[in-house]
Amino acid sequence: MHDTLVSHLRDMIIEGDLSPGTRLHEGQLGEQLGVSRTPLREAIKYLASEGLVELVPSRGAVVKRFSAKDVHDMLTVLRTLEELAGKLACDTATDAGIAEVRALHDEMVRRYKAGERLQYYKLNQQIHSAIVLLAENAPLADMHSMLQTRLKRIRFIGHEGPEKWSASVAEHDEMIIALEARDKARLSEVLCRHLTNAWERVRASV
Amino acid sequence: MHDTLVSHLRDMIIEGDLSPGTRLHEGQLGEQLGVSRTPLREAIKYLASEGLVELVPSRGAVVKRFSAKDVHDMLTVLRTLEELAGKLACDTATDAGIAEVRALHDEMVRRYKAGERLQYYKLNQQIHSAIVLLAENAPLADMHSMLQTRLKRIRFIGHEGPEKWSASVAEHDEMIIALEARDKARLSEVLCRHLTNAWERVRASV
DNA sequence: ACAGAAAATGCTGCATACAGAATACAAAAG
DNA sequence: CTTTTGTATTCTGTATGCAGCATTTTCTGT
Repeated sequence: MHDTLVSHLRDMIIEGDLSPGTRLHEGQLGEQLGVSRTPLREAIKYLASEGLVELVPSRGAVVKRFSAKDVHDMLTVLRTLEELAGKLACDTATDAGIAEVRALHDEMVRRYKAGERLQYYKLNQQIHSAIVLLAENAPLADMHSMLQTRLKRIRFIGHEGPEKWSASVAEHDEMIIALEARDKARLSEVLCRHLTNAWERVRASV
Repeated sequence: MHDTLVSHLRDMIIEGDLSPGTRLHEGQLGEQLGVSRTPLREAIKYLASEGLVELVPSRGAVVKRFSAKDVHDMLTVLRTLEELAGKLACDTATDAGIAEVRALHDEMVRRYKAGERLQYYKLNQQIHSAIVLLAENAPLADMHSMLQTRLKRIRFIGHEGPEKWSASVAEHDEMIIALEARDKARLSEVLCRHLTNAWERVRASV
């Protein structure tokens, strides 16, 4: 149950049901979710350690608010982590693993052409996560997923224009090609560029 | 109180009072620390998100056990993060900030010459943290401190020989010089080498 | 004597109850 | 009219009680 509760709260924060700065009322929120305060408190503490909420002593928890610098800083770290993941993945990944990423990529391109923004967005995230998983480095995956979770909220809000969108797809194309060639240098270079551009794309909305 | 409890448990895990694989008995441990189960449970959940303990459904929490690969993986990520921190710090750090690191470094060398291993070790960690802080990137500092905390337990156990010790000090010397020169490339190169060697140094003890 | 099953013990997980602290509101004084 | 102080309400923080599950031990049957 703990896991489901944590996931539920995470989703509520990411999807904006709990907007930044909102105080997490234990009584009210617990009743709303149909659980007692005890497990709810534990879940909140967990999320606090993940950096999604902030604990204010004797005043409870509030949904953390991110400044533009925070987002930039997160993307900087994310970029570095993904560059590393890319390099490692070129060595450690199995052909089957790479094929799976390719499948995700093709599916994503289909969604892009169909204009299904939400599905595209989710597959996009999945691809990045998948590449990190190919590196077979658990701590790396942990850190990456933490940052990605924190950023999800931002990207959910940030609605990029179509011209930026196509550029992003083009970069993804390069990525998958570099990965299939197991070209470390090229893959990490593309990832670096991709995430540097990602900042430009979301910049306006923060 | 929450913070002090979390810190206390962290220290107990790092210092080996709670060795890997140990089950965290809520009743017993709570009585030992003089607190009730409720705040203790919350602290444990917090530490679970930090990756120090593992939650087993309906069987409580156990202190996480790290394999040699885990340690290697952590050091790989740590290396990447510190390389990034070094590069950023060369740009963002104030002269006063660099001077503080220099002071820590000099103090560390004194402790090294005096053979005070524990103090040396703590200052060593402090220096790495200080450099990361100079980068003024909160998420980066978060990730770094998490990994460093997880590794503390290992390094606490790993007693390196004196010949490796002096090599480490020499690398630190290079580090501080590169930092004072604000030489990005050199600093990140030294940090990379330093942490690659760190793996060799602790390799035997895991 | 050994194996299987059932009961008992001990632990986690959840709910609830109680105490302390902070805040908001109201009333009185300057 | 504004400010300050006192009180009441609400929410956090902690403790305790109860139910469910896992493990271990014991009892019974072969």
